[in-house]
Amino acid sequence: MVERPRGTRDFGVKEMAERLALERGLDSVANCHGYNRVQTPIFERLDLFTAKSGPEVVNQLYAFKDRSNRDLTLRPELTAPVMRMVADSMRANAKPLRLSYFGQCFRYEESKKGRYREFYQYGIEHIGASGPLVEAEVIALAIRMMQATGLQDWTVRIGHVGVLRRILEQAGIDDWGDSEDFVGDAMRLLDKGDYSGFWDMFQDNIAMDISDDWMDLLANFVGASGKIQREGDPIETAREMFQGDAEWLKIWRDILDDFEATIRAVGALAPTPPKLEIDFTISRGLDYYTGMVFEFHVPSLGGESQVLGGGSYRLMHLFDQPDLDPCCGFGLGFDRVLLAMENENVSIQKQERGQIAVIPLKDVHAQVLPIVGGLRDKGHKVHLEVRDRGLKRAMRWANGMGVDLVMIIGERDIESGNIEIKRLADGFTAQSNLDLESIDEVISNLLHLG
RNA sequence: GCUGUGGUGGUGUAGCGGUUAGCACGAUAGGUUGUGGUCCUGUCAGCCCGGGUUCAAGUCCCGGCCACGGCCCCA
Repeated sequence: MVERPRGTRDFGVKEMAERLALERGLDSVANCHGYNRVQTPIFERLDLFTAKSGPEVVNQLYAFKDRSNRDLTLRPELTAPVMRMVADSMRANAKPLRLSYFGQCFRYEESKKGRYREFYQYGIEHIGASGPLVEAEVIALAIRMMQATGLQDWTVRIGHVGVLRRILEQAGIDDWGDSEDFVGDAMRLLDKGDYSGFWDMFQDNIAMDISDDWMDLLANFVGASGKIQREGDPIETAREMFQGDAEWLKIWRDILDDFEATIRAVGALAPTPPKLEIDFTISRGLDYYTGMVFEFHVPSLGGESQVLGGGSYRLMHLFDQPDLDPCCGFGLGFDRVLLAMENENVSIQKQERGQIAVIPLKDVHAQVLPIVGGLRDKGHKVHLEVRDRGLKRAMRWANGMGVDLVMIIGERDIESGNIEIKRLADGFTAQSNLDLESIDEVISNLLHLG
């Protein structure tokens, strides 16, 4: 027996039905917001991802060389490929572009529940426009998608890396050294919620001329960010927090005004999520985010609770299209959403059309097969008994398949031109002429009146 | 990368040094020839892999693989 590679999964019929239903559900929400699906290759040139995320990502990639010694890799994410495609072949399209995508991605890392080496991501990108309305549209779409899953227990956290970065830079953190990325370190620590690590960083560098005033402001700011018990409106708190020269203050207030406008517009565009936090310590650990960032969490998932994340970013400049920056988008962890739906026992299965089993007795295929084909043409779900076995067995099979109706056709029926169609749920049997139209009508009646 | 737990037919499980490795569900064939779900009978099918200890190993030990969990990480 050959085993499945580690971190991969098979999806059986039942599981696939759930997955398809979710995919379609998400598609339908995306469509309502003006988004359309695109698809990119499952492998790409390696440098697409090293350009985006740095050379060290190779360690987590399924990278390989092809026969011409080209460096390729299975895609670890979908944003960069979509950006690449836009720069490649969608330059003439009217902007902004609203694109959605779905597919598997690959990362070479330890697999566990909610974290696989082959995983599925659904995402959207809004390209070629920016501002509070764009961001609000994107967040609103994310909220509606989560709502469409039927999940009850989830949290939206919205932050702004521009705000965070500006505060840290104003505090003079970037003056501490030239080789080290103190701002980045500080952001990561805050993002992790490692406040003691954050403050240790200050203690260690106390000689670096950070004024007591700034220390107090930072303490205040972190406190206002939602992770620590806070009072009042975090945006308002941030707005009034700093004094400074007029020019800097204006920029600061403009950013916060825009951010506030985004939040307001989200409230107008989308239903209120179960829980919403404004939190300026979110940084998502990615360098290319430049403005608003957000994450959706499902607490019941435990350690791997983030199911959706995104924000405003600059990547198009990597493809010589800087005028399209910043863009805004998010990725949704398809597998994790499914896990959460399983946990909460919700489902977006739409009602299946009734299924019909057709059981030919003896050799009547010449007469039966055209009817089977005809019924399928009309959209019925038809299971044909392909084995030559006794009627009793065939009935058991039909029952086991879970079909709604059974149609038995033998020589007797061919001769009389009259057949019986039985509804398994209650045993009710209806007569029909042996012609497609008549059968179609009887079947429809039986299914609807069931 | 570190660490914890576990792996018995397709599924769920019992057995914890010597058993024909038990049970249930399942699949399949019958219970006499054109009507299912119940019932009865037969059949199919299992100790994750490799070493070691022992007269004897699903059962104990070591390694690997896989799964699940806790840290780390998560472009």
